[in-house]
Amino acid sequence: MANDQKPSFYITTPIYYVNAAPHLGTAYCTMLCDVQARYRRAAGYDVKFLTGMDEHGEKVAEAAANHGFDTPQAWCDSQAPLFKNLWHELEISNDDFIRTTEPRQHHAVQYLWERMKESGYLYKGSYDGWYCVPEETYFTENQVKKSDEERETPGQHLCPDCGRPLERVQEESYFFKLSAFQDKLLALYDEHPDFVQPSFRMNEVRSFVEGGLNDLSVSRTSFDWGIPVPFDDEHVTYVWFDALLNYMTAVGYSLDDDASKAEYAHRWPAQYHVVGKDIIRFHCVIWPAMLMAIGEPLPEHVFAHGFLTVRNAETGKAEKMSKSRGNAIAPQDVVDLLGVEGYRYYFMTDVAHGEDSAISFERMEQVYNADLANSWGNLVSRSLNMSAKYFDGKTPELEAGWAQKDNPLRAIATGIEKRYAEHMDVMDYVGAKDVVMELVHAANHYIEDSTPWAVAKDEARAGELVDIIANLLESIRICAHLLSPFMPETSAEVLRRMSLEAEVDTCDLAAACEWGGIAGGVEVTKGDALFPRLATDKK
RNA sequence: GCCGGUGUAGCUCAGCUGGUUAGAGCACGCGGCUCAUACCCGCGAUGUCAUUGGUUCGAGUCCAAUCACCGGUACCA
Repeated sequence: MANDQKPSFYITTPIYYVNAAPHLGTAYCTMLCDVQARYRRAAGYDVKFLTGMDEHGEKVAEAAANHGFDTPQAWCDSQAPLFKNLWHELEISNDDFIRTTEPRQHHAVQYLWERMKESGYLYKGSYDGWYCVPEETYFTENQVKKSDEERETPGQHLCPDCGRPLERVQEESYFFKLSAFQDKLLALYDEHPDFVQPSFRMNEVRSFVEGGLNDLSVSRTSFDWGIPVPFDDEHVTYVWFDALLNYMTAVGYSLDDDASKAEYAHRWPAQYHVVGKDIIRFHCVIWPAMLMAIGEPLPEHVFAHGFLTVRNAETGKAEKMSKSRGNAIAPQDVVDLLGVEGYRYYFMTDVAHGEDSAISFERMEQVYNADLANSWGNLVSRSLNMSAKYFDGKTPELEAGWAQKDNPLRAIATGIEKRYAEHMDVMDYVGAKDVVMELVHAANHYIEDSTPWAVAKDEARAGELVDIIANLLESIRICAHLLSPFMPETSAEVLRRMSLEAEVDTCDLAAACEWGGIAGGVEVTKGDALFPRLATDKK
C-alpha cells in the first residue's frame, strides 16, 4: 500500500520472455534491481520492486503446442514457477510479480488502446512482410535483406532459415505514429541527459532517433495469443502495447477505484527501468513516445546493463554463452560454488558498470577468497573472537563518550555512507563496494598496528584494549549495514553475532552508519566462518 | 558499406579541462606477525600508455591516418 510518509522508489526489471528458462543473464538483471531496491529501503524510501513475465505472442503459442500443452496459458503456468523459485533462492526481494496474462494487464492494455485511439496517434494500415510457407514463419523486410546479403543472394528474398523462396504478405495492422515523436524525444534527451544510463548508451539512442523514426505496427491478425484490441475483434495486441505497459499496470494504471488511483499517483512515474542493452531502444524510444502520446509522465531513468560472456580458459577470450558451445553457466552452478551471497557479491561488484563482462569460475574463486573469505569474513572472525576472548564472551563495556575519541577507523568511517551513496544512487556497485572495502582493509590494518594480543597481556593497558576492540566492532557493524544490499543474510548474521538484531533491516542507513552505534557489554559470538575459503586447485 | 565506441602492468579497470619518476585491486615473489578462515601486515618486480605521423616548451591525455576488437544500422523479447 502506498505510504505517503516516505518518498516512493519504483524500480522494475524487464518482464522475461516465458520461452527462455531463467539464466545467468536474467538473474544478473534481477539482482541489479534487488540490490538497488534493498539499498533504497534502507535509505528510507517506500520501495516497489517489480519483476514478471511476458507471456503473449506467436512463439509462446507455438512453444505450448510443441511441448504438448493444451493451451498457451497452461504452458505459461508451467514456466512461471521456474522464475519465482529462482528469485526466491537468490534472495530477490520483489514486491510484485506480474504476468501479462493476468486480468489486470488485460484491463490496462485495453484501456491503453482506447486512450491511444483518442490521442490521434493511432491509425490502421498494412504491415508488409515475408512469409516462408514450409517453415510457417514471418520475416521482416530487414531480416530478409540481411540474410540475402550474407548469403550473397541480394534481392532474391530467400528464407533466412531454410533458404527457400519467400512469399510477400500483407497484413492489416494498427500503427502507432512513432514518427511524430522524433523532436520530442530529442528534446527529452537534451533536457534529461541522465534519462539513459550509463551515459555512453545515450549516444546510441540519440543517433538512432536522429536517423528518423518509422511508425510502429502494434497489432496482429496472424495469430490470436494476445490481448484483443477492444474496438476491433480481428486484432490482438502486438508486443509494444502489451509488454511495456506492465510497468504501469502493476501500479494501478487504468483502474478507477480510489485506492488504485492513489497508488498510481504515488508510484508513477517509475524511478528506474533496468534493462539489458538489447532492449534499450524499446525503453528509451518507443516507451517514452507511447507515454507522450497518452499524456502520462515519463520514467526518470532507464539503466542498461551489459551482457555476460564466458572467458574461455584456454584462449582467454570472451565467448557468448550458448548451449551449442557447451560453455553456458547456470545460476545453480554459481550457487554451488559460491553460495547465494557469494554469487550476489561477485556479480554485483566485479562486473564493470554497464559494460559487458567475461566471467569465469577462476575469477569467481579469486574474488570470493580475496574479498569475502580473507578480507571481510576473516575480519569479522578475528574481531569477534578477540572480543569474546578478552571480554568474557561479550563486547567490552563502554564509557560514555568513547565514540568521540579519534582513531584511524573512525576517520575513514566518517562520511562513509555519503560516499557510498554517491555510487549506489547511480547503480555503480563496483564503486560502492570499493568504499566499503576500504574500511574493511583499514580495519585489518588497524589490528596489525595496534596488536591487541600484546595489549591484552598487560593489565595496565586495559583501557586501550577496550578502545581497540570497540573500534573494530564498530567498523564491522557499519560495514555490515553497507554490504547488506549485496549480502543481506550475511550482514544480518554479523549483526546478530554482536547482539544487534534490532538493527537488521534498518530504514535509516545514514543514522545506522554514524560512528558509535555498538552496544557495550552484550553477548558476542564468533560463530562459524561466514565464507569458508575455497581451495583453489593450483598446480 | 555507414554511424558510434574501445585499445594503459598477467587479469579487470582508474587516469577530469595536456605539465615533475604512469596508478588501483586481483594474481605473482620475498620478509614479518599470530587474534583470525595457511589468514593478516610490510616490501617488491613488471608497462616503448595499439602503431605511425603531427600540434606544443611539454601528450597516455589534443589532431590525422593505420591496425585490431566491439556496438548500432528497428518490430525476437
